[in-house]
Amino acid sequence: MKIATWNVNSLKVRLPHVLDWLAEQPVDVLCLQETKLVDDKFPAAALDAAGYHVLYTGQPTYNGVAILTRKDTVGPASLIAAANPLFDDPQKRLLAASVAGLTVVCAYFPNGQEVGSDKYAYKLAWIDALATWTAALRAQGQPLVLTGDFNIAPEDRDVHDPVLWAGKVLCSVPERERFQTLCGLGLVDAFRLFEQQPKSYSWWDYRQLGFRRNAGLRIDHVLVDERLRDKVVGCTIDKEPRRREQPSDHAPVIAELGT
DNA sequence: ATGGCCCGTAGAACGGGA
Repeated sequence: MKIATWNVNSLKVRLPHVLDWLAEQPVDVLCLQETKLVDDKFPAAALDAAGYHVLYTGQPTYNGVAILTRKDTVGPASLIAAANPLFDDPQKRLLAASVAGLTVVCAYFPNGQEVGSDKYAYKLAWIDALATWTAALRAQGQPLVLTGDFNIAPEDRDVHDPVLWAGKVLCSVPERERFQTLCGLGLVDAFRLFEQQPKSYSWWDYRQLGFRRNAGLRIDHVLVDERLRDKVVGCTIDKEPRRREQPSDHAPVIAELGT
């Protein structure tokens, strides 16, 4: 079973990329972030035709998340919640669903803009509430997978230029501590269960030829319940969609669970 | 020294992203 996450930076623009990618990489679960679509504009019919059930929650212009599940393998996901019940938030950044005996949480963490800003404070509070909620969901019994765009590079090896980024948003100590707090709930970073190429990233700035220079960050993650640790057989970042014309600035991350 | 791209909402620039 393959579970993937991908910040598409507008599903309206990137729908052809998603459909092409799913045709080549028919993952069982695909969590999307930054769909930037209100619910009545969500391309459910096109994804249905591609063989996927969909759950989604969106708003105009910003944010928006979705969980796609493959019809002929895992079947429809069962919605748990389209928001964190412990955090009053007008921004559509979370979906939790039950899929094939797993609790899957699709998360679009706030960016935080700049350390010390109001948006940074919101980011930290949002993550704290997510941690509390995730612990409660996990305590309900099913193994849990927390995946999405975390907007946190957990370690310096996840950063193309750690000196440049030191202490900056996405890399600051409070953010990294919170990433570890999430792991401390009983989750493991699937990517780091395996030997990986150095300088592996999941996001590259559109500017300054970021992708060409591999000037990136690893900020998209799949955290897998430690009770499933022995079942995780791989975790990879697929850079191929980032090479396309008019790409998202993020690449999909895929974790594979064996039986 | 600064911003350099992309997207959505506009219907011109601007907020937001990371």
